[in-house]
This record gives sequence, C-alpha cells and structure tokens, in this order.
Amino acid sequence: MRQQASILHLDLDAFFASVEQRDKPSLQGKPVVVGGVGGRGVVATASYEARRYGVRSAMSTREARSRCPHAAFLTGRFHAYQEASAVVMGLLRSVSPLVEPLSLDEAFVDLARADLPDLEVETVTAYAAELRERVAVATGGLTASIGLGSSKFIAKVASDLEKPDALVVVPPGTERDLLRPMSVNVIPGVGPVTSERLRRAGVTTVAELETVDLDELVRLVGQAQGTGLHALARADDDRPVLAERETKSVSSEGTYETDLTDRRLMEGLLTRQASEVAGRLNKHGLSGRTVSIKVRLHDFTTLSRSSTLTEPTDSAATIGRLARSLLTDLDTSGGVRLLGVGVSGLADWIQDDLFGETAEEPEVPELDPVEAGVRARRATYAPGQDVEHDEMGRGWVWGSGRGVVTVRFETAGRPPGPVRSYSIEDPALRPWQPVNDVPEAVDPA
DNA sequence: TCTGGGGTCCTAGGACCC
DNA sequence: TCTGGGGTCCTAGGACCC
Repeated sequence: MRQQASILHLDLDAFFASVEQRDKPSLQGKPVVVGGVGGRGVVATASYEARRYGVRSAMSTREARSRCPHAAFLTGRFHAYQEASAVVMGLLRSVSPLVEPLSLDEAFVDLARADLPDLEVETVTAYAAELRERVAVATGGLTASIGLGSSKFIAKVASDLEKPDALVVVPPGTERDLLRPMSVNVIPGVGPVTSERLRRAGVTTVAELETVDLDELVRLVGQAQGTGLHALARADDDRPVLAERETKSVSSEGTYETDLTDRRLMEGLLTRQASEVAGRLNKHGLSGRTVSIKVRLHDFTTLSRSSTLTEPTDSAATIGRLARSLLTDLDTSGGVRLLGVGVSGLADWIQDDLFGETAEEPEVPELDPVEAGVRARRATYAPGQDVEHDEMGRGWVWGSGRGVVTVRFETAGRPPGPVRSYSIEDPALRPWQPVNDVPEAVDPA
C-alpha cells in the first residue's frame, strides 16, 4: 500500500447500454438491455433506467423481459464497444504509460507515472475530475466513474462507491475505516460460495474478517484465497499496475437454443469453433499445446476434457480433430446445451515464423512438379483430412508428400494414436467423408 | 425451457523423475 | 522388503470476474 492515492480505477458506466444510447438518440433516457436475446440469453449490461426495474447483469433475459417488458433488448455491437474502449484506453495511456485494462470498460492507471507536480489528494483529485471530462468529450458523452486510492483494491472499491458518473478519493490512512463496515463481498474474489463459507463461520463484514487469523482463513477457503483475504481485510495490497498481460488461453463456445443430441452435429460445431479459435490464435501470432473442450449437459453439469500436444499448434484442422476426438469420451445421450473449444499453454509464434514452417506437423517435402499424377493424389490427402484404412480404422493425415502419406490413427478416441506411413497408392487407404461442412443451422424440431 | 461468453486463477490427484 | 521426500507436468473441476 502506498502513501499516496496514486492508483486510479476507471469504470465506464453501464458501458454497452450507454454506447447504444449514445448512438441511438431514441434510446436515451429509456431502459436498454444488452445481451443474449434468445431463449437462453442473459443480460450483459442494463442501462440505469432498466436497473430501476431490477434488471441486472447475468440475469436471464427471460427474467429481464418480465421485469421490464418495455425495455429495448439488443444483442450488442461489439465493434462499437471495442472502438469506444480503444478511445478511452488511448486517452488513459496518454496520461500514464502504466495502464492496465481489466476489460473493455475498466482499467487501472498508475498516476505515480503520470506527469503530475505531486501526488497530494488535492492534485490527483483535480486531475481525475479533468480526466472524467476528457473521457466524456472523447467518447461523445460516455460517463465514467473513477476511484482513487493507495492500492488497486481501494481504487476499485472507491470507483464503485457512488456510481454512476462519480469521482471518489480515499485519502491515505483512512482505508481500513472505510472497509470495516462493508460486506466481505467488496473484496475481489469473494463470490457467492466464499461468502457463504464465511457467513457460516460467523463472518459477514470486513471488520469481522479482520479478527479471523490466517490459519483459520486458510482452513476455511484454501491457501491462496486465505492468504489473500487475510491481507485485503487489512487493506494490505501491494499489487503493481501491470501494463502488459500475456494471453493465457483462447476459446470459443456456444449455448444452443435446443439441447443437442446428434453427435455428427456436435462434431461439426466443434469443428467450426476450432476454426474460430485457430483464426484468433493466428491473428495474434499465438499457438498452443493444450486443446480443451467444454461440454455442458442438459442438467447444467459441465465437463471438460483436454489433451496436450508435444508441439504448439494454431492449425484449425489439428485443433478440430483433437476436439472431436475428446468428445468421443463423453456420454452426451441426455442432450448438450453448450459446446466449447479452447487452446491454452500458449507460446509465441515467432519461433516458427523465423523458419517459415509450423512446428507441430512434420515437414511436407515439395512434390516433384513433373509427377502430375502424384500431385493430384496428394491433393486427395491434405494434412488434417480424415481418412480410413482397412486394418487401422479411422485416422487423419499428419503429413504427405513424395507419394507417401503419414496417418495418425485415433485409438478408442484417445488423441495420440499410432502414426503410420502408407504409399499414396495404397488401396487400403481411402479419404473419409469429412465432417467439416456442417449445415449452418439445423433445427432438430 | 432458470442460468452467456471470454477469460483468470486455484486445487487436488496421479504420473514421473531425482 | 519397505518406505521417504520434493518438483514438475498434466488433467478435471470449480470459483470468480466483467
């Protein structure tokens, strides 16, 4: 914890809804709900007008509709939100090089690295007030709430205190007095489960939390969270503002209006999600070794399966195949409401880029251009393609070239099956009907 | 027809190695 | 024959955040 209130937390008010109201004057002053509009949608953001009717983030859209039927329900225009966010983050970065975005609408700014004469309360307060006005001007009228404090924790608590359109400064030295009467829920990382565990131990406020010793807290909520709570209850927080955070995983998932039961359809959807993930990995110059799938069953139980490759990949075919093979493990007969694909264990792509080859697949030698016939056959066996073999069953092409195709076979649904080489002329090897092309929308009803 | 989508971090158990 | 730790990697699940 610092001696000055030099950490600033900025939070754009009802961000998605505010952007919609800004861009569509007819929505100004009216309840607006942005989120999923389908039968299984939830609210991402509700305007303050909608909040008056009890509409909240994460509430099902169904319930939001019943609470506020006359609200405008919008699916969201993420491009517009990203644009507005970029304007704000750019503005913040012009203030200090140390800006840590937490999401599109939230960021920490380290004012100790800003160009300020000093970090006295009066100085930072005036500066933050001006910053709020600059945000409004730069974004065409979006309002932000700002908190200033001696740590991330305090700055964040402060920005939340008088939302919306507010500026709150917690003078250094007053942090613990501010926190003591508050619910333990103000502490980041305390959600419904932790809150309930603490309540059962007789702890509901920060003041009460302060009296629980470290060993007891660790026993209650585990090592990491226990030590974290012990410190934060005392406003003890030295976490630095970090401008750069590495991406750890990339994923794509979807919840479907009707539970899925058709395995082929599920495989097709996983394939599509794998392409989406691969595209984003590619765009950001990333690749990863661990491919995961997520499956939420009809009763909301959520399963995950993952498999780690020896080399990182960003190939849609590899990710898709692994994803499909991970699904074979699972009993989905009761119906599936959500499917997802993710890649983690990310590495920079640069290494591969230097050598112009991807690392996860063996190098495919160039074909002799004279061998027109072989070339034609090679096209039949593109890496990533599904094939079948009379003895080995189903597999997929790992590499091909010079009249040879290497095939990795999936055994009992487990990904790292045996790799075999075959002559491209081997009659026992045939292209397998690919599952990559699945109808855009299949209505089981 | 309760319960999104994109993430982060933690825990616990097992394999494996020294 | 029996019995040790510690460290790392992997997998599955779960809490939490916006």
